[in-house]
Amino acid sequence: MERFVETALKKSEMSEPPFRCGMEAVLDLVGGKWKLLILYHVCRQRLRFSELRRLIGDVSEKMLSQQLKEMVADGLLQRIDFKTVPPHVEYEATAFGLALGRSMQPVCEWGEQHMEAIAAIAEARAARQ
Amino acid sequence: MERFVETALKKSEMSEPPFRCGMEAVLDLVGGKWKLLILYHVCRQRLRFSELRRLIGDVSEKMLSQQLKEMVADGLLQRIDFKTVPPHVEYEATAFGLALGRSMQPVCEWGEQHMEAIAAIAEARAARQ
DNA sequence: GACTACACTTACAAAATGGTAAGTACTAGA
DNA sequence: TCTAGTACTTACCATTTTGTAAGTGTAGTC
Repeated sequence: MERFVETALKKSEMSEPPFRCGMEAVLDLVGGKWKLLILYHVCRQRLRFSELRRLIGDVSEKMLSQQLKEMVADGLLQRIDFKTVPPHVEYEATAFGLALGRSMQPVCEWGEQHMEAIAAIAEARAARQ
Repeated sequence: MERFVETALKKSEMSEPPFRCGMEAVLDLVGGKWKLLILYHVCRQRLRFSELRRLIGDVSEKMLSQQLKEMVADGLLQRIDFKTVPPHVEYEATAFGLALGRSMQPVCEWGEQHMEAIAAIAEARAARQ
């Protein structure tokens, strides 16, 4: 098949059904390594940049800043700038982000309930490699 | 600080609290690009390798095989080999995997309900870059 | 006067992730 | 005989993601 035909096919595929199921759509929005975690924390309370950084623990400032920027642009979070010096900024979930966060509630609970098992699985996985 | 002190500190940090919240634990388990999608499909019905590949659409065989192997080893899925030639293999969710999958139900539903909005957001994001 | 904290940004490097194409061993169907 | 399909694996390379370290400007604290 020629290249331009392939391209056209791909385009028509993209413009009609962007996602095959709800999960794909959600993953597009919060599929990164940190976004779900950020959303989780911000849904519980408004947070400053440095508070978020401490809560998550091992994100670099670069990553946090990058992901926050995207999440604000995507309408999941709101950035509240107090315009002071030194700077004071808070992040809050929008209604949209909050709804997603709430739908994650059962997942979080499952994770908490099985935390020990998951820790054991993670150890076994590490030992495998 | 000397290196061996750092190492010891890291180890003690690791052995006590592996995860700070349920979400971190879940992400450890299904944090890859495809695992949630695989879990979603397999929770709905037993699936053969090629069926899964067709359902997801743009995974390569390599990735699918890799992720399936990990998910089986992690106890999320069960691999059922019919030991025929040509090969016939099916994947089924374990009770553990099924429970996680079920906790994802609200997330999927939210994704389906907001699919159009998310598609628009994705377009806007692409246009930004 | 040095230090810390705030919320970032930038350049560069490393690591993880992903894709492509080929190959395996065998069979059923055209 | 040729092709397609089954469920993968492997080697190689490209891309994407992530981390590290340093820097920015200001102000309050020791």
